[in-house]
Amino acid sequence: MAGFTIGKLSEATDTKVQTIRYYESIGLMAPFTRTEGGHRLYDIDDRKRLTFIRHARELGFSIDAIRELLSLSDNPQTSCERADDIASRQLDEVEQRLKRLRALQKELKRMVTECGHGRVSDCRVIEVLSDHRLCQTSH
Amino acid sequence: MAGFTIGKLSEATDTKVQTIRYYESIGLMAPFTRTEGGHRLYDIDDRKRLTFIRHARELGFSIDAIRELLSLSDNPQTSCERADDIASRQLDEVEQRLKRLRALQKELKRMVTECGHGRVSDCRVIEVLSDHRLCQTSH
DNA sequence: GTACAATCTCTAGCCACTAGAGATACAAGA
DNA sequence: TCTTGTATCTCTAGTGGCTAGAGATTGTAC
Repeated sequence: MAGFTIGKLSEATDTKVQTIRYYESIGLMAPFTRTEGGHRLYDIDDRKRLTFIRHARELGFSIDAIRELLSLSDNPQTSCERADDIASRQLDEVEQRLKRLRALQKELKRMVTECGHGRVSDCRVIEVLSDHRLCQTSH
Repeated sequence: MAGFTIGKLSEATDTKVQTIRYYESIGLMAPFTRTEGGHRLYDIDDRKRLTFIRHARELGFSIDAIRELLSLSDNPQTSCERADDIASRQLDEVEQRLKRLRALQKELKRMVTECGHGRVSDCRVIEVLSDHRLCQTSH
């Protein structure tokens, strides 16, 4: 019945104490209760909620998307169409980012391998960065 | 000899006017000169410099890295070892990001395809987000 | 000369935290 | 019970890289 202190919750979910308090300040999650002295006490449901939040953040969801997902998961009898929609849009975004990053990787690789370890005046790194047309991929 | 106004430079480099002034405020680039009335005037070298900056930002370099790259390109007789090093570290980071993003993509794809378009209580999106163990990739 | 667009400086806001100051509460050992 | 030391409290400000807006001034085309 004692529940978790913020420190224990922090450890259990690998989330900084400050971040937990930040989530509280923006209304994402509040502690189950407080001690007489004012220390936060969390229960297992709080822990689940925070795990949900952290996991969604790791998957790249914005706080706003998470807020919506949380309200969906709080009302499990509603249609999941909305949740599916949010995840789909997230997937789209991730795929866009992947595309861009692959182009960057290619360019950086080329820059590094072509650098002859000589003087900056011959250095492809500087050269490519000075002139977009030298890129072989669009980004 | 008239040079570019900030608006022309903005158009030419696809950079917002505010962003150009921001770069000036952090010491990345200053205008060639000013009009009597105080309007900024840029020359072709300023344009090159801004193109360099924007290109590097697109490639994911931090402002600090760019600051260093700029000082290297301002002194082309120095060794490019340092520039190569910066680019290599950037490549490492990009590859880390790629790895993570690919895992996320996989997870999101699975979440979306497995969503049966029914009720939230059966929804994989919510389920996966509630329980990390349901993920098939580490991220 | 006048209208209107462009630019000026300055301040504040965005996201998602993160860090620190200074005060208070709690847990373990003497 | 008292003390010591760690954990927590609130509050404010900073991070990076911009972006937006207010209100004043300048530049330009007719």
